Amino acid sequence: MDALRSRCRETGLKVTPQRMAVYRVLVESTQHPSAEAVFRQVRETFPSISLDTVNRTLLTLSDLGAAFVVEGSGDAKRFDANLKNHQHFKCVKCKRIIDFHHEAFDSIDIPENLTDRFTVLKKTVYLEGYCDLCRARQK
Amino acid sequence: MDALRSRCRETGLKVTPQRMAVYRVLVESTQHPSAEAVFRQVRETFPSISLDTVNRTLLTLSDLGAAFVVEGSGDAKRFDANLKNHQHFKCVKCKRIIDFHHEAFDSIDIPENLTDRFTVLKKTVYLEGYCDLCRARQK
DNA sequence: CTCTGTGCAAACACTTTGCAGCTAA
DNA sequence: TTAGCTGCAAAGTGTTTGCACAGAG
Repeated sequence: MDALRSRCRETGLKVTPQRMAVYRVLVESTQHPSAEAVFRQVRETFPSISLDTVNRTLLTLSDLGAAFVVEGSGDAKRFDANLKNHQHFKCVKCKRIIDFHHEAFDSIDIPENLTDRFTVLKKTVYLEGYCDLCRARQK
Repeated sequence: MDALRSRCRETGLKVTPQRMAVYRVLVESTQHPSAEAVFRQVRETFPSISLDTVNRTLLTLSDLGAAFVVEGSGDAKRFDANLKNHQHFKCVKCKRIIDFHHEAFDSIDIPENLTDRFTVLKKTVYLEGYCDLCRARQK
């Protein structure tokens, strides 16, 4: 909680009760909640907050690096018919998804305590960051 | 193309020109297109097709295992404030996201030809399949 | 006092659903 | 012939934007 407070001060963002309330709920949750879920939870202690604020705050927290959007959630569905082993790099700026293939990633081993509990249909290495084009554009 | 044709016959699905057209576009694309993008492309050779059909066809292809959904679920964004190293398993049935932590996955090495081109902000191993609860429910 | 943040409402983007007519098998 | 598929329209879900007021710094 204090970490966020100082992070805001550094960045010139205001420390508002709404922001704190949203952050508290998110930190205390282990459920990877949607904005809607955070909203319901926050409203119990902060009835006047709006869903928009929760949405905006969650995005702000992501920008700060205090939280992140779970890979594979949100945005429009994207399809792929390439069934060969490959991995994806996604540019957080332009949303472009770039295939790459690194042999070592094809054969990663999943621990037994997972395969015991779950039926794993797909395993992949996922990277996120700035692509070459966006990196050039920024500086 | 023929693979799909026989896959359909096996499963009792009809081989319609729309299905073939959508599949052709998807196979020929290396862009991980959205339904909208596939639609625009298909319409060039099949002007009467509707976006709904493209959407439904893409989902059918996923069910068949002839394609799959990458990055973006069309559902709500999910947030996570857990900054400690961990990985995600997502149940494709109930959409639950389950954290796990496997030491070996923390230290995967990204090949140099990638770090040269891209700024990698996040790297993780991502698993998908059926969770314990859904697996029990199905059988 | 100033300028960011908030709440509200409307707009927007994407997906899903219901239904009537069509078509592959 | 008939079960499944398509196209259309409407509704549903989630996100974004514009604006006036409130509150943190």
